[in-house]
Amino acid sequence: MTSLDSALHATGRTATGETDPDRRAGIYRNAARIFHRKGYHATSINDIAAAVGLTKAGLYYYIKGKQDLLFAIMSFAMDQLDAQVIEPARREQDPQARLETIVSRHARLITQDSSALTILVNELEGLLPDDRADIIGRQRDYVEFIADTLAALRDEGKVLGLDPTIGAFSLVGMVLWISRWYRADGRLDADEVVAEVTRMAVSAVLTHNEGSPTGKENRE
Amino acid sequence: MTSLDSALHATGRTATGETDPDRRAGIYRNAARIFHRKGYHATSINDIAAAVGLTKAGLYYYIKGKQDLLFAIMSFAMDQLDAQVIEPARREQDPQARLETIVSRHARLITQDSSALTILVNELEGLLPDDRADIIGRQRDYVEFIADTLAALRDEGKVLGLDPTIGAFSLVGMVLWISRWYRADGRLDADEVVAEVTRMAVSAVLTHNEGSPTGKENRE
DNA sequence: GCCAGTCTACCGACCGCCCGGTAGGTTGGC
DNA sequence: GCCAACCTACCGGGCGGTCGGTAGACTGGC
Repeated sequence: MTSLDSALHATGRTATGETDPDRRAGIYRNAARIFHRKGYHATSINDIAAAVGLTKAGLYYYIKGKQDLLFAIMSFAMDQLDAQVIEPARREQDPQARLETIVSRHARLITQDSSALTILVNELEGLLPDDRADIIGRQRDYVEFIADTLAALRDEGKVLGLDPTIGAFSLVGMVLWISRWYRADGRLDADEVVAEVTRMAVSAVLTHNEGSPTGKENRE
Repeated sequence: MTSLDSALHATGRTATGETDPDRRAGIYRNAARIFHRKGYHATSINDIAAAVGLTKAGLYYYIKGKQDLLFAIMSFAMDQLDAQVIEPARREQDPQARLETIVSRHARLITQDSSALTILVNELEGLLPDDRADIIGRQRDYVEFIADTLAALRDEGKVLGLDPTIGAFSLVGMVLWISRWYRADGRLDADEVVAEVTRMAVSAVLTHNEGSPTGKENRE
């Protein structure tokens, strides 16, 4: 049950009592889609209301405000990243396997639905300071998690002389950029893109004058 | 076109000679800075006017409108990319040297001043359709140039099984992302970042069971 | 040496529009 | 009858952009 509605607990409830969770999920999903396409500031509350078949006032029955909507979407995306990328990766003991898990799972998420994940990185400026601090903190944790993984690879001798921070940022940039060029109806299919990007990411950081002795080398 | 900006190149000459080119350059520079920091839509004409010590009406003596301002900045960034990255790379005959030139020069530009180059990729939806088509076309040419370079490397046998398009996009993403995390006053200095990112980019695409036979290996 | 005319470089005031958000209903299913 | 689920109507404000004006520097004619 992956719905944007799960992010609702972050902003609390609206007016009174129980509201239809499906309806609310649809609102968040549509808002994410439109924010993604036009950008947060260029999107009006009316745009979102129209997309879900409501008037502006009707929409406000479900949401607290535009900025809360944005924060809820970004929190949801961050939750997605935690659950689908970070946690699975954390369960991998081997650093290289962990790195591959991070990149391939993150890339996979983006090919599936990039809206919320892209908003997460592009619309930080639209948040209130406290909310922004929250999201930026979680993003920083993610990058540090990757940097730690690269540091572990370095300690294993599989990486030579690479600054883990630069490495982590670079890999993140590579993966996030997918949302800019990947189209589900394009020439390349998602599996291929995920595999290729993962391969590039691993190649980019590994020391490359030996074969990989990991036993985790089942590609190519 | 008229506003395609003799103003931004302004170290001296103006095509028409009607207005002070220094003043105009300052306006574009400030606008780029603020667009970069707050985003195009979140920036008001008043913000820019205030930053250059003018009223809104005074500012309109120099500019045609907000969207023209954006287009001029993005055209300038694209010109910069052409002159500082693409042209120098085109003069390199060896594909690997060419790739290294592209990545390192692009990365270098971003560490020097990322405003215009970042706006170039983040604010496309703020443009009028014709302007957007213009910029997107030039950006596509850039990516194709990189893809062609990767294809040439593949023909040399230095790259195995990599899709040139995915490779090109991934490298671009890696480089562009620098503007998000690099700070001139941070722990890492520009030389280090440029060198490291270039090294990662090359590693990411090269087949990695041999040393580089290019004779172009003058790092580390 | 002076003044009329001209031009650049601005400003205060204003316009119409649309924005996020709200007050106060109305409706329909239980 | 109640309450979730909407609506119409409206508000203050900020937006991009325009208009009419003007201070002051710079000409050229006499």
